[in-house]
Amino acid sequence: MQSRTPVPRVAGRPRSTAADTAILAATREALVELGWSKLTLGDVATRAGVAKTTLYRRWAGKNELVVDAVAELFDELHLPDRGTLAADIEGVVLQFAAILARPEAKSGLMAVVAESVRDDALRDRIRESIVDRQKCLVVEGRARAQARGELPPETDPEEAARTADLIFDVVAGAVVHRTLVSAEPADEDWVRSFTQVLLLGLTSLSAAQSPPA
Amino acid sequence: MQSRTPVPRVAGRPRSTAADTAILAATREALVELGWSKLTLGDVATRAGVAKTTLYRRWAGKNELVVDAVAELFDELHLPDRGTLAADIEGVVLQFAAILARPEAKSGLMAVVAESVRDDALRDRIRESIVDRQKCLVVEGRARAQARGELPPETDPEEAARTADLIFDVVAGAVVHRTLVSAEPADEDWVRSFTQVLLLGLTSLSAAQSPPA
DNA sequence: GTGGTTTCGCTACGAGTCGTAGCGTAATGG
DNA sequence: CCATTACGCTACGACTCGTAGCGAAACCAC
Repeated sequence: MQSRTPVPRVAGRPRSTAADTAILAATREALVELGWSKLTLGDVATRAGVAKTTLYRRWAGKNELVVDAVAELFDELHLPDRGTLAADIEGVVLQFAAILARPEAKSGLMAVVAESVRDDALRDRIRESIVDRQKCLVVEGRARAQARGELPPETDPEEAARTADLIFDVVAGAVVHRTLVSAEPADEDWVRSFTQVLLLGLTSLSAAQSPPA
Repeated sequence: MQSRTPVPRVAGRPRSTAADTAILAATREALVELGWSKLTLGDVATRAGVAKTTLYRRWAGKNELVVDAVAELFDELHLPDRGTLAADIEGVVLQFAAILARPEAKSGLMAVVAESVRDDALRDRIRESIVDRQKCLVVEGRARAQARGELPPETDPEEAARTADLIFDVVAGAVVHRTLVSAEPADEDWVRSFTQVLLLGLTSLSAAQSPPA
């Protein structure tokens, strides 16, 4: 937790930040045109206008590179404040769906998730740079709804964490499955229906767990 | 739609069915040991005790082979009749979770789904041999619940189809996301919580759509 | 300036995989 | 017996991988 880049830490030629952005952009471009399996690091290097060795100095391989390239797509994900929990959920789910609709996200995200099954370090990298940021939105949205009085406050913090995990898996999983497996758009109508089911389930669950005295 | 294998359609040596089963089993074994990316067709051929050319005569490539190998895992998926909709859902979701917990399913399934983003024929193959069979369980389970009176009968068949698709994406997506992305087991506790939320959402939705006169 | 350090672009390399072709042999049906 | 198809085996060119070596460039401390 020290100031970021107080001085380029050590002597020597600094790494070109322009090369970083060019490489990540070239990676997304190659994902769109070629898809995951036909994407080669040599091709990405050519597109980015850098040498292949430069690429290998910064990333261990295809997996890590694509994770970073895809993670940038999720930077635009923010929790809107539309006044009601239902509207907030619809808004953030639509944002998530819009990102997943992009071909570079479709091609890259599931591929690295599949790879992460046998690579713990990769899984941690995905979790840190992509998943955890999404999960924060769930927690934040619930806190906001509780402040509004739409949801009862949590009693057991452990139970609260489990519920947040459950919601996150349901939301992210449903959108991903709709987009990639069913291969149909998660448009406004779908998101509205989905939000309705989820919200009714959650409120009914809260009512069942803490019945009115 | 003609009888299957009335007689080996044409003259010549028939294909060895033993080779088929050996190859698919070897593919799953290689998926467990090596994962998707390091699985090579030459290695699978060696494990199965067949020549590499035999493999290429039957499958166009790695994608198609793995789809068939993984599809067999879902043969054991059946809808139990436990008396209530909640119990039925819990049962089938637990079965689905058990299959997804196997390393060959984790390694293979998401990888071919990722590939199917850029390969329409592969997507159709996945849908036909894996996805559609699962979706049938949703429709069947709902029909059974309606027969029991747990769910109101459908009025609009188009709306019914949309709802079935939604349920399917929610169920399959949530289990997949829990298993692969969150990397935590979809055990009985989790399935029970998930089923509760889903079921409360669905029944509340039905009540809202067709309010009691 | 000068020296030390790190990055960069470039070329080249062995290793491994891919998908196919060719050949002789085995198993079926007419 | 003969035509036809599948099989095992070997070999092959094409491609990608990840690394090593080189000289030049960019930065810092002195």
